[in-house]
Amino acid sequence: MKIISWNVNSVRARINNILEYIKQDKPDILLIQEIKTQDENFPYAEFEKIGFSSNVFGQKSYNGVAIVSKIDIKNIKKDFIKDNLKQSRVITGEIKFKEKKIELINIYFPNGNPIDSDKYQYKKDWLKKFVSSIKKKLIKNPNLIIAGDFNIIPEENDVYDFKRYENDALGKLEIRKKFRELLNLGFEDIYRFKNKDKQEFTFWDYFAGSWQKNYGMRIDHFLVSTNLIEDITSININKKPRSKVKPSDHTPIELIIN
DNA sequence: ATGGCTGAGCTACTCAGA
Repeated sequence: MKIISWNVNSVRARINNILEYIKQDKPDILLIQEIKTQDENFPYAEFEKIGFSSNVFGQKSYNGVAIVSKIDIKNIKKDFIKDNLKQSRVITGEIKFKEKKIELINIYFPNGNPIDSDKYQYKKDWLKKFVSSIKKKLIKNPNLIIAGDFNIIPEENDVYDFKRYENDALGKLEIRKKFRELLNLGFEDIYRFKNKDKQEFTFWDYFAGSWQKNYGMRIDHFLVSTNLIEDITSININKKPRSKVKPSDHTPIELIIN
């Protein structure tokens, strides 16, 4: 089974790219972020036509997450944390896998820039709440997969020039510590688990030729709870969609679980 | 390089992204 995570930067602007990606790379479940639309304007029909049903937690203009899947997803929830600003950033659902019940937690963490603004405080509050919700969830279910756009550069090697991000909301130590705290609850950053020193990115800015120069960063992640590690076959960052015409600034990461 | 480029909402321009 192939589960992918992708910040699509508007599902409506990206629909053709997404359909093309599905046709080519055949994911079973898509965890998408930044859909930038309300539920009623989500392109349900386009996905239905190719056999995918959608569970959507939308928002006008900004944010928004969805689970688009060929497989039946049970127990969809949109209240994983209490968001002070009522932004749509987490959608969860359950799948049956062997004898395990896996909970998929699809997330779009706040960006947090600039760091001297209330946006940064919102990110910190948000992360704190998220970590504490995961801690509780893990007691009830040891089979968790957290995937999405974390807006966190885990380590210095995860960005083309760390110096430029050490005082940024994506790279500040206190934010990276929060990421480690999450891992320490009992997760592996599965890309890093499978690739010890390799440098690959999941995001490249639109401007200044960042893609062409490979000025990128790794901020989209799959965190897999300890109990599921042995079931993970592979993790892959698929750069193809970022090279297309009218791309998202993020590219998909693909998890295979068998 | 606190910019430049893209998308939404709207229809000129701001907000947000990372």
